Amino acid sequence: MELGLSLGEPPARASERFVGGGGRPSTRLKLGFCMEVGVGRERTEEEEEEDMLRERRGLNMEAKRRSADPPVQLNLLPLAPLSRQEMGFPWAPDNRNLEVSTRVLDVNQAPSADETAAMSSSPNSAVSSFHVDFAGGVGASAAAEQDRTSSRASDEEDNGGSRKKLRLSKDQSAFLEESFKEHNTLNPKQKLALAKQLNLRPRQVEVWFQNRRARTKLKQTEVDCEYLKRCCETLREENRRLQKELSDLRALKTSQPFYMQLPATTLSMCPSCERVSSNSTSSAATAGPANGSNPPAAADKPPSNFAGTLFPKPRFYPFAHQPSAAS
DNA sequence: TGGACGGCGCACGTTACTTCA
DNA sequence: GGTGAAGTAACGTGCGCCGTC
Repeated sequence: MELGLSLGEPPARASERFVGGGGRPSTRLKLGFCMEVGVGRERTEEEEEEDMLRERRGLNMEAKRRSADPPVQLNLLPLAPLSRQEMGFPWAPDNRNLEVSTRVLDVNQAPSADETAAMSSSPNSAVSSFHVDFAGGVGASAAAEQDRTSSRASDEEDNGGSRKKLRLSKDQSAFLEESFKEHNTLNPKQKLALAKQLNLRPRQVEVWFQNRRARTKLKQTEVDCEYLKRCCETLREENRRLQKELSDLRALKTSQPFYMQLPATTLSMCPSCERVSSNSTSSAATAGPANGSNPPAAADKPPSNFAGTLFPKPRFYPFAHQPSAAS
């Protein structure tokens, strides 16, 4: 005897499977406790997926036979629901506050015709059901192992067949988004619990997180690119402004050479001794430095009358302050 | 103790499929 | 209803990390 246990919220389309869940899917998160009971030998997840593939191709008579013998779906109200901490997910909704279906089905009671039809209409019914071996149970390590094996097994079996792709429901996506906000990576335990909760395969949760990280990175790259473009534009503008200011100053210098010929005293500060000294710019402009260093280009020198006017503080011009003069 | 090896998760690029205008 | 674009689930591959031998 095999029990297919699916914890969590039914997908939007599959929400009709739940008793009383017909009509519009509620935007409010509803975590159900869905259990499928089948009679027969234990079937593996690989077989389930194979059935689904065959059913898609219309080849699986056994699957049809089985669907004619529908599993019983249970919506159970847990007696002692786990808190989100107990579940290991601080971001998981607290089960104590969950709205759950209050209708409880007897395991031994067959579903009504409506319920049967609703149950068998789920596109995820074959793919998403999470099976728990009640004889062995699913411990942490066993769960992780099952995760690995099922993941690899599904990888292997998918290699030959066509690619299965199913759309996640809005609620599933929303829950995954919430999870991603808390942790953008998952450890195996979290992955498995999340898969259980969402009625997905761990591989699907893993892939979803990988793709989500990729999307986040892509978006961040776009944002960064926009930011850098704006920075570049700002710097370009600043460069233009400075170039213009420089040309204005040069123009001013050539149009008013008067300032340059003044024997005015300029204030220069020695950075080492911080003494302000006064000297003549005319001699500094014409005569070379006493210490033999290369004289600066004329354009690099600020006009003498700018000292103390345009420049708020006395600036140090190495070419204007000779050690001999300072001493 | 260091290297070989295998398992695993992740990033990245790609493909295949779905949805929508 | 057909079609192209966009979104995204799923896949393949390479790489790094870690535990084991």
